[in-house]
Amino acid sequence: MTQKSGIAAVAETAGVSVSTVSQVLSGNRPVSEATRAKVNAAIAELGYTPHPGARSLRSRRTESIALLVPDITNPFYPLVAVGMQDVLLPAGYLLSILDAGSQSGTGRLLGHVLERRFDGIALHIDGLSDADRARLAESGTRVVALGRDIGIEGSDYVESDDAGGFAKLGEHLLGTGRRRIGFIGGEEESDPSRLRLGGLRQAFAGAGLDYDDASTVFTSFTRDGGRDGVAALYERRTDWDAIVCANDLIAIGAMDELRRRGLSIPDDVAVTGYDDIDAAALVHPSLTTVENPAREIGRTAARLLLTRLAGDGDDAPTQHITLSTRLVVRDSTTSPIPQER
Amino acid sequence: MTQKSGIAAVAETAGVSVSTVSQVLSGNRPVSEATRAKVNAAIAELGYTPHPGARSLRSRRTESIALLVPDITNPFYPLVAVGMQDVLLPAGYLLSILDAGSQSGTGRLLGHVLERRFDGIALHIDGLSDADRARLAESGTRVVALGRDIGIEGSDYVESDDAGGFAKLGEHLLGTGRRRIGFIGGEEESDPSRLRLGGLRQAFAGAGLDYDDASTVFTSFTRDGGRDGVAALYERRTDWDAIVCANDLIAIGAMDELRRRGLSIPDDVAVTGYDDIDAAALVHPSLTTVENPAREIGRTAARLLLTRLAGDGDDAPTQHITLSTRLVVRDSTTSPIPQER
DNA sequence: CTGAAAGCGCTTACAG
DNA sequence: CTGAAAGCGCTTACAG
Repeated sequence: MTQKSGIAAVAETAGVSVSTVSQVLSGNRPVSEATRAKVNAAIAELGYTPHPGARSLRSRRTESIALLVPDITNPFYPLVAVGMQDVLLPAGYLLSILDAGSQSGTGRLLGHVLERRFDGIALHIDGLSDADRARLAESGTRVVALGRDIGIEGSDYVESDDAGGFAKLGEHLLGTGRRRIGFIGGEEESDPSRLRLGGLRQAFAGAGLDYDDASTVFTSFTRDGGRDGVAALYERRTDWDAIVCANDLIAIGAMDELRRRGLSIPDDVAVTGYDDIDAAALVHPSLTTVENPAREIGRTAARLLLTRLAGDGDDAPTQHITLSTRLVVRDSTTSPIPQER
Repeated sequence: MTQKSGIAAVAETAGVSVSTVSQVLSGNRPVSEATRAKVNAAIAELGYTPHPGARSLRSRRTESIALLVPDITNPFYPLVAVGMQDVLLPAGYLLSILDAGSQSGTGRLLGHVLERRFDGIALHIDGLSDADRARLAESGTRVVALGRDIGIEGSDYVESDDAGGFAKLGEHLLGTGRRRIGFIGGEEESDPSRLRLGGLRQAFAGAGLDYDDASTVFTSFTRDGGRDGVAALYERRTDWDAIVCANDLIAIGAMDELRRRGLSIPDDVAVTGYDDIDAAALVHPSLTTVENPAREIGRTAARLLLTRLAGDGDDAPTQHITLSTRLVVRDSTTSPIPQER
């Protein structure tokens, strides 16, 4: 008995050929019951685990999927991850979550991610330069985009109806008599920021009102961003009666800063968020927001990826799935009549 | 020009041997400036990316590390992940976060994780059976344990001073006159639950008081767990004046349920958490808790792993690093005199 | 139903 | 400083 390892060792102790071991492992061709039993016994005896490197070297598959997120501490993304796992684990894929640390970090991490040859990758394409996008396309890695079309042949995308959600928020605020409405976006170059602002504009237009561009500031999709955004808005004017924020984290930061300035919510200023993370119901006053179906986004993205991975892929037309959103009215907007401080 | 791919294609267009290309890539032996330039030009021209499977097949290394967490939607873990990335990315390692979905899921996911042959793996060992632990040890994968010794030769561990933190919480509550103190743990078999309860006991002992075992219930480390825990405690008696929860999520759920029962916090009952997640400062009343230095735990774990990976490993004695914790007093405990409801 | 053999894309002694 | 060759552990035609 020589010092073989891996599949060769299994073959030797089972008294069969290496190919046969491989076949019982993969199930790619019929193996007699007796042989299968011998092989499985040998596998158990030796505690054999296939080497994924060797396997992927031949099969060109890694059976693993990456989710590349701009900020894993934003509670939206863990939910997307959980949704993807719901679908991927039963299908035999391992999901790796990779944190870029910031929107602009996504491009920086992309090279590392492509090197690893994941079978598929889900990502928010904001923060990707055109060059990054081209690299992704060339890599041949299956991509599913979260939030917007990435413009690669055969790459599907899932989004929630951001514009519709912000239109509902806008209608709600206008309906309660608010008129001096400011908007705090995330990164200016980001599509969610634009789409969400677009929804708000749409609400204004629907009510026959003009939206003033000077009511918009851009920061980042973080709590700090919300603080900065309020500061920037109040440099422009001080009579805001509502602040619409591009996500809940921004809204929570905005509330911090408004309170620090001695303003009362919602009496002086209403505040709204987006995503409906757990914290939205926990802050005081509780935050009016829009439910962004994060887990369902994850599930859908995973299913799209699996479908492409199973078929031969590029032939099918690009799929674009939009998930609807739901307005969640809470205390941060519900007092329609401004009172004195 | 034949249809070579990978390193062979690079070698061909650069006019050098395959080994030379490998050497400029790895830097494992000196290469002349001129040769290096030719090779790099060819790499750029072909858009060559090394195949990680082939590489790991020979080198026995994957340059990737896994963080296996019981629940990625618990905001504690994303922070640990960020801390690990702080250290790993500059060192050339990719961190994959893997979500077990629950404490008991950790064992189930372990097999998948070991198969992938990560160079190192960081995990909370709660939820691991002895068999799982044995599998880990046999796999030869570098392990760093979060929270407690895993009992594998050469495996280090990082913990925060849970017992100390709960002793401080206990002293704080006893110091404000609370005496009927209930404890809601997470999973009963989990070490954090036991350690944290131990800290509370220690505070009682320090004050010359007895802690009643009937004051303890175990649920799970989730918001739902907190709701269930309160229900269980109030089946036993109804005159609690403080509820100590094993983490912030439990505490938030406990507050939900106390409020539903018409109890006022902290006037009727004080509530405390552990971790100091963002939500702790956002709930109303804000939650007295203990800061658990999640990001620093991640950084430390990553450093321990890298040190083992760099050296030849097992010779060095097991390292055990304890990070101190800090009491954060907020509104959920600050009204010492019980009032009527 | 089973086996022998080629080859996936690298790294690493070995030789010069 | 550079190259030819073996081999890491698998999968997959090819043959029987």
